[in-house]
Amino acid sequence: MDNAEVAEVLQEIGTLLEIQGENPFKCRAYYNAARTIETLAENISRLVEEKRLGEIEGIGEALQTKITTLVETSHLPYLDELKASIPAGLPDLLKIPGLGPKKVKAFHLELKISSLEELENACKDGRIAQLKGFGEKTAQNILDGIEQIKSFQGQHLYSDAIDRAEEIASLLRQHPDVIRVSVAGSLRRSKEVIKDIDILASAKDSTDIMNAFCSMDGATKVLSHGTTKSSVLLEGGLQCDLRVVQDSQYPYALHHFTGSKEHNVAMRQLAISKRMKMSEWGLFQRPALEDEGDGNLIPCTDEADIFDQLGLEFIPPELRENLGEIEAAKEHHLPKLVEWSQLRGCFHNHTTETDGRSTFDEMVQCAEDLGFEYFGLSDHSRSSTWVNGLSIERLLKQVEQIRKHNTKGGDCHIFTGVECDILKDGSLDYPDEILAQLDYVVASVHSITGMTEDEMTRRIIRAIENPHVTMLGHMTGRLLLKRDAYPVNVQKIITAAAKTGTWIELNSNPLRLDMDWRHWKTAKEKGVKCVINPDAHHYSQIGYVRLGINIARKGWLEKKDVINTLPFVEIKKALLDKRKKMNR
DNA sequence: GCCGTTTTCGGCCCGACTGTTTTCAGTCG
Repeated sequence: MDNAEVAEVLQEIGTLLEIQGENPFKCRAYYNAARTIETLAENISRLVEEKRLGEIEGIGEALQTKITTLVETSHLPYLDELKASIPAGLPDLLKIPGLGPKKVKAFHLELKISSLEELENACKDGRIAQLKGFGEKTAQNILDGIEQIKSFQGQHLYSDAIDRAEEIASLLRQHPDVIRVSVAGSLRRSKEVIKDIDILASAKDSTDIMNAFCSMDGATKVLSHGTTKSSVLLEGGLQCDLRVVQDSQYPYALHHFTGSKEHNVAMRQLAISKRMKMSEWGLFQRPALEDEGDGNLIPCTDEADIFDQLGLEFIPPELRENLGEIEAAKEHHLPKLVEWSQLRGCFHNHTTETDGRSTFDEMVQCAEDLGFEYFGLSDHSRSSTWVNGLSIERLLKQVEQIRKHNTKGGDCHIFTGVECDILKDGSLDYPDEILAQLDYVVASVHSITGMTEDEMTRRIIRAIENPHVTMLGHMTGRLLLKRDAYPVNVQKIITAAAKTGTWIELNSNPLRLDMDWRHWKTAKEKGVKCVINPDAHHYSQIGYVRLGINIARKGWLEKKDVINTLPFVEIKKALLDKRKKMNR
């Protein structure tokens, strides 16, 4: 059993205990242990083997015993007992925003509710509203929540699917009958949320490949098994489709199955205008007369040939959304998209001083290992008490620690910063004279998100009008497939950021990817700089910036648009200029 | 459940918001 699996079991125990009404601190002990183990650098089975579990903070005797049993037998009787005592559908109810263990327990005790469906019915027929302590509004909120959950069903995060997809593609690549393989579909286009994994392969004969695909490890159910298309369900409910074509058809099929649908439609229209016909099977010269069949195939060896035949520059998969890419490709004006290797550092990172799980030294070491020229530390500000936000004294102490670290030299310069809460009225969480002592400030909203769009927009704009604010963190607060963005007028904020010279963050946490890629083209046109940040709470998360790069590419961003592609000397100047511009 | 120069019990994160009821419990971040 690996760390992630152990963590999952502990997490599940925590949830079940909460529903049982256990001591909240006991539940938290399980959650904390799960989080610690999930992000542990060492292999958990090794720690068990060497009897070193007790060295981990937050894992006492009881947890040591349970984890040992779990690792040694891949099984935990305690979990079985817990599960048996609670209806299987109850934990699902906790996913509804606004519902915690107490309410879920009340529904079960008072109304014998034990599934989403039963809860939905109870809301609709008025039983929830009649319950003591509940009312019409609660019932409606629950119904809205259930609706939201339903809309998220069958969708998956890009980050949850991409590794699995690459694994399957590489497995297929090893098959002797396979000629070419690629991940296609929305994954290839770097969409933040996807419905399924699409893989395309070419081969002379597909029979054996399809057999191997349908019986591979991790395929829990075969949905269809044919010679050109097969589908399986993977663990976790993700569907994976494999299409196999002749190698001569591969470029056309790859373009077709990469999509998007909207891009394909526009491409086919373009083909028609050039007396051609385009489909998943090929690009054809249209015959003079309609009844002369498909016409002659225009041979293409790869996707670039197809674009070339249509008089277009090669369009990178990320841009294929029919949002102007075809027009730009016609004029050879496509952006030269930013690349991972061009990133020189990043700014939004946490340490154990607040809610990070890696120490200052661990974070810095990882930044150096990644080859960064600079790295910014920005722990939470004092209002964020639930994550042990920094008092002024602790903040200044951290600044001192960083300055001292930098005097040692080293390849990676550490910038002093803070992730400063934007308070309800748009003011910041520290006085200006404190903020002035930092190299930079990330301003973010973390609380009181139930405002109107107007109020929230004004609040954020007021915050970025403070000359000490360098960048705006996770603009909309969304958590993909979990929580919608709070209402905010993105266009107005982009305009304000352009005016004040404030950088906008592209938060690379796989759940956030905020600001959304759909807005970056506008931001870029208005001259707003993007800063790609990992929002790392553990050193292993600094690498999230790679995902951020994918999204930046999807947002048409080039090297010049992403400020943290600047080398150290220039970024240092940019940080100073930012303040100067505002103080002018 | 964990932890301990408060050392074997008692504290562990707390302020704001929501929906309810009319003073507060539950949830969230």
